[in-house]
Amino acid sequence: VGVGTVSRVLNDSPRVSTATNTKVRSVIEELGYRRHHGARSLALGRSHAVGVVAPFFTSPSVVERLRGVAERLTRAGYDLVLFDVETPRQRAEAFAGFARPDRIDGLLVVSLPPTPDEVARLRGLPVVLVDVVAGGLTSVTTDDHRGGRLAAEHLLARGHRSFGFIGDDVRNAFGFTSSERRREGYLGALLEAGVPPEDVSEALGPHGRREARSLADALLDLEKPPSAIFAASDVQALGVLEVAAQRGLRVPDDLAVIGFDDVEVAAALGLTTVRQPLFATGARGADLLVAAIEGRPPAELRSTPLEPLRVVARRTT
Amino acid sequence: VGVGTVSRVLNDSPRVSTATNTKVRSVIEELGYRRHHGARSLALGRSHAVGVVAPFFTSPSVVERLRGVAERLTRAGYDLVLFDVETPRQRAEAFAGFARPDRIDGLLVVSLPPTPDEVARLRGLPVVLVDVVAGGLTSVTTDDHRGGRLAAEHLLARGHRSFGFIGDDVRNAFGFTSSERRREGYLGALLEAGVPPEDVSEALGPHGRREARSLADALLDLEKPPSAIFAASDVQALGVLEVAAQRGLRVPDDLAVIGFDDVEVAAALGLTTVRQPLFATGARGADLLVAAIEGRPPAELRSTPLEPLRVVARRTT
DNA sequence: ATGAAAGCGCTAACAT
DNA sequence: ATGTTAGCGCTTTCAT
Repeated sequence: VGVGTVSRVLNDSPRVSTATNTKVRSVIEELGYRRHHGARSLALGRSHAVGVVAPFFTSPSVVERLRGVAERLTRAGYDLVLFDVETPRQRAEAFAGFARPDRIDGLLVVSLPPTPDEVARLRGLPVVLVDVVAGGLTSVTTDDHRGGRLAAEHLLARGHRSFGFIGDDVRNAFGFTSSERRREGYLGALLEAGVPPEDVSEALGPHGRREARSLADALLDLEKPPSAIFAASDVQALGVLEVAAQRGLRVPDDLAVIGFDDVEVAAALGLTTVRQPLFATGARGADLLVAAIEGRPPAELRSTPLEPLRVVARRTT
Repeated sequence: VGVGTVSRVLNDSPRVSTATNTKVRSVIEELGYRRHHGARSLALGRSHAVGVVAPFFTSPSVVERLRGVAERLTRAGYDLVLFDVETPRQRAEAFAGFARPDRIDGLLVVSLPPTPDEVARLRGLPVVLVDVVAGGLTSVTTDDHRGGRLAAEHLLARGHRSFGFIGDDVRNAFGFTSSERRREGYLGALLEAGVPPEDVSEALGPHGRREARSLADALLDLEKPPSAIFAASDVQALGVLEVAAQRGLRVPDDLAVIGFDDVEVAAALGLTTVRQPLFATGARGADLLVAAIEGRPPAELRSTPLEPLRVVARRTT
């Protein structure tokens, strides 16, 4: 019983007789033999692992995307090696030390744009970006600009006349970009609709619920506070809602609030929000990455459209 | 320039002259050489990776634990290979195919108790359980029983006379156990305090916010509905809150609600809850696992106590 | 202090 | 169809 034959059996090679096949398999079963994953990787030159870099602290939208990623990766037979980025430094470490072809077969990055330098260093490693675009890398994004417009149109239809926006600072430490695109769509639609610029205010800052509270306070302390606020994410909308409650503002009568993402808490709170496919973009990103790793054309994957953005109207507008 | 010497340099061996050391290092730098992770693992017989099995769908408490795990694992130089369990079948797959010594150096399991059979199969692989105990494996748990008591005492102190409990079914598909321990503590404290059994009701079912709504409905449809409900997790408490709002019940006047975990949404909603260390238990679990893998004594790690459970009183009680 | 060589467990090319 | 052998890139004896 030669080692080569055993390998062939394990790899379903056609060049093996049915007799020995069953024999080998039964012995394998009997001995409880399992082939060594690492040794196989070394011989094959592929690790069968995919690196995933994601900013966990922005949960729960990132988590929802991760679920999509995990599902597809598992199905395709790849290990998911997670790198959580909570600080700018970790972001850099992820690209410098973690994103190496000898450790992983491919890299999936959520929300964090690599610098041109980092993109260059990634050469040779299949990479897919989710929720962000950079350096010509493959990426999966939703139409954030349009999402912003949808929010504006919804608020306009509700009869609002003064508008606020709360989102991530353009030059934030992590390079988050979706907030900015949503802002542009929102403001663009408002202005096109004839809303005078002085009736549109905005407050930008670091991401987070607590941080959003300060931003909301700033907006509501304005001489002409907005009657409606669009927050670039549900997490931030949550902060706005807190401030409203704290100030005794009735929602939506005194202040309307619309968020973005439609994570579970939005449904629980009755928060009106722009729903985007979270799980699906993660899944799509993973599919594209696996296709790239295995040299398959991504065409078919692109053909199935992602669920379009839409406003889910609930009780806060 | 022999290959052995390079290896020694890379491993900071003392048996290498300062001259060649610097020389080799500079050449390495110049060539941008990186040693192959997988090959190293094969030679060393260790993968430098830790498997983490977790039920993601129970977010956000699991996610918070994962952040703690990720932080420590990264710091200790281990890759975190994630296996998301969303179905009972995936749970079994995780233990059968994923938890193998050739793929990972150790396994960390969150909330999911392995069966005795699975425990047996895990022999030889360092394993640490978080939020669950099983088969004599090392585990990190908080005192759920006491947490239940704390909830009861808090409600009692608020003057309540009829009590409800909402939690996971004892025989749930994943084997979650913390809910049951919380229930026991809660009921025990209530009965000890002289609350007649007929003033204590409970509804058990699958985990989840939507599922919790049905359970809450069941309790509130009772002939003698409770004036206070303890939910075994904040996610479930959220469902109770929804039902209360839907029925026009004022919280906390008509119905008081207390949850468990103190995840971010609890703070955002003003939900009274029993706070437990989430990040810290994940971190502790990771530390213990790394210690076990590296053959270090876990004693010192155990000595620093985890933050004790406590009720965070907010606006729902 | 350094070079040479064996071996980690596997796959794949080559023989038979 | 099956056995044999040469690597995959590293660490680690064993010589020198």
